[in-house]
Amino acid sequence: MFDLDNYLPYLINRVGVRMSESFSARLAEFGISLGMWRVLAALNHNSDQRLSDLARLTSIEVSTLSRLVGTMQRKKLVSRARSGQDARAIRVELTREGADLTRRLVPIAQAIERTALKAISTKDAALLRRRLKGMYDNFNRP
Amino acid sequence: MFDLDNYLPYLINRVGVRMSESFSARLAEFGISLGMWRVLAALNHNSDQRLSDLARLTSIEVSTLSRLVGTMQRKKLVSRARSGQDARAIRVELTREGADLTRRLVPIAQAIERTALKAISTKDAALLRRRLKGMYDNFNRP
DNA sequence: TATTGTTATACTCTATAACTATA
DNA sequence: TATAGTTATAGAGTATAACAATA
Repeated sequence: MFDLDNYLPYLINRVGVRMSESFSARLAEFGISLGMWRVLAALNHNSDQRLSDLARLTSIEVSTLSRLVGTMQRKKLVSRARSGQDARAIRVELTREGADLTRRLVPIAQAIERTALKAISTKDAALLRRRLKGMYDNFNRP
Repeated sequence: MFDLDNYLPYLINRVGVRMSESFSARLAEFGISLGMWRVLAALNHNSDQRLSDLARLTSIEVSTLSRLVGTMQRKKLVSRARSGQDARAIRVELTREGADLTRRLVPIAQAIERTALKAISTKDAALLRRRLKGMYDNFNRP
């Protein structure tokens, strides 16, 4: 038999969708999309990344990301420049405005996480994170 | 500070995307999409559902689902009929072919889950499921 | 009046491939 | 030849609203 109620991909998908809806609604007040937040968060984590690194870190497809970064550049949130080491690559960076916006969004992102983790112990939360990382690694691409 | 490496929405999103890519590639061999699998699995779980119930169970938006079910009906995987109790509602059911296809897909779905849970104990897997359900409920809609 | 489902529109994302510019 | 990124196209998703049928 197949028990949907306990099927892990199902459980992960539905919580991901719910959380995205919730977060997107908050981000809309700032005029940005969830994809843009992902780019901001990734650049806040590692400043000055190549586009392909950014794609891996955000789980956003490269061609989608190329256009998304273009939109964010027009909004003055990020800047693009050719890499010195490899003139094929593009280095993407947060602008001052992008960094400021990110700083204002972090508390909202943390509130989403707190909502998710409500009534979950620190220990269980740590286990959850480890398991989610492990699961991700199990699906590593060829 | 904001630690992306341990940010739960990030961890959930990336494993969800990876798993979806992996599963979608397998489903393509059968000529169906991940969304269609979700509909099949939901109907396998509860036969004879209203479209709005199906939308909740699959996390697929109603207007998207309406068209998706139309496509699946043309593929002879599901049938649609007006409800007896409430003539506004549509009852969606698996056809014989839809049920047969679902039966063949279940082992593939289970293989995806096994890959995800590789090297995770039964006990930890059970905890993981409980926590993911709890997180989903924390985001319940108004 | 409210609810269920369908359809239309505009926008976004994915997949794919063609293209450029470098390596 | 291969890689990094851009752009075009088609297909599928979301968001929203208008609509028909029924409650």
